[in-house]
Amino acid sequence: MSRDGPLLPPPIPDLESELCRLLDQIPVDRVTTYGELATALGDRRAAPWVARSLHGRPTAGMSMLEHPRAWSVVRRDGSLGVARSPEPELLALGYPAPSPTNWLTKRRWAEFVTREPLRDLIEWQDALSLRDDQPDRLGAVKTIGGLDVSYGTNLAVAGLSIMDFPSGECLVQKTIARRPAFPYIPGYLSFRELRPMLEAVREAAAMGHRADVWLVDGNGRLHPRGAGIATAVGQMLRQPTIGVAKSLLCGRLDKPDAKGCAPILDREGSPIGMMTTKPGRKPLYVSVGYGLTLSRAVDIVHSVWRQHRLPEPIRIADGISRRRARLPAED
DNA sequence: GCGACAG
DNA sequence: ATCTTGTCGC
Ligand SMILES: [Mg+2]
Repeated sequence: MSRDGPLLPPPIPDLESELCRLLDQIPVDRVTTYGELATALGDRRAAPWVARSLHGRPTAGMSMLEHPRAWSVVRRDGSLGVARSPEPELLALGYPAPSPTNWLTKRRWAEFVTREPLRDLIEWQDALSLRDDQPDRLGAVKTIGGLDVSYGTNLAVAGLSIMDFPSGECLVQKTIARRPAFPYIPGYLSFRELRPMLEAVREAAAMGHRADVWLVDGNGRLHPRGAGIATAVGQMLRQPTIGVAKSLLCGRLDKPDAKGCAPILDREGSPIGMMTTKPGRKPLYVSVGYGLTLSRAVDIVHSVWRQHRLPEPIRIADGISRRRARLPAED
């Protein structure tokens, strides 16, 4: 009996059809809010995604969800977004008299029957969560990998690089293209990018290429549930990983040291990451993914952080994945 | 109740 | 993340 926790990615729910099943339930003379729909999906933090899906600008990579009840969703204060004028169906229900807020109070409905699919994903992350400091299962580092994902129209391209250390020679470059299976929602990045990353790693491994430690574009322990994508990659591979993010997802900055580096603390005051910086460079947010200590992670990032914004293995992965994602023939 | 929000 | 040209500055 294994007590090592899950080693497989979870089943990925089709969030768009889950959202449609919720919209189907709204009585014809009632309306709901983006936040209520997100809550019914399992996490109110998905509200911006709901809003973009129903009424967002048709940007590249994101299709607008066409549903006959899309008009039945408004903001929690009763207002509509910018660039949205009241649909005929809303006007037929008297919107917005006497005021949007007042009108919403009378029409609001949220008695959804739902499995809350995001809750399953939360549970999966909770099972991976790094409650304690990781033991250092990393010996001498001879190779450092980088993982990133770029996007085109209905296309996700994972990029992988492996650099020899300390020479800096790039030993491996690989990309794989897939269909995006899940949207970007803060806190749920792993369900969008984990699969492509793992498949790239496995293809490289099948050709005899491996890395001692992987730098993952995103966070590890620096995550609302202590289990970002770097943790997911590390736990699935049972290999040391480091999360490297370009902006802060959560946590609060402690006092910076003389070099401008600052620990990142959770609500209890425990360190969950480190903001690192170099003169004239935007900071990076480093966290443990799996299998090493935070100070070791920071040392490794600094050892491959040269003149560019990103540490070299991730910069290469970013470059090759982006180039392929923009290739017209890939559509 | 408000705001914050990796890629 | 992506859509997008030139431009300001080390
Ligand atoms: Mg990325």
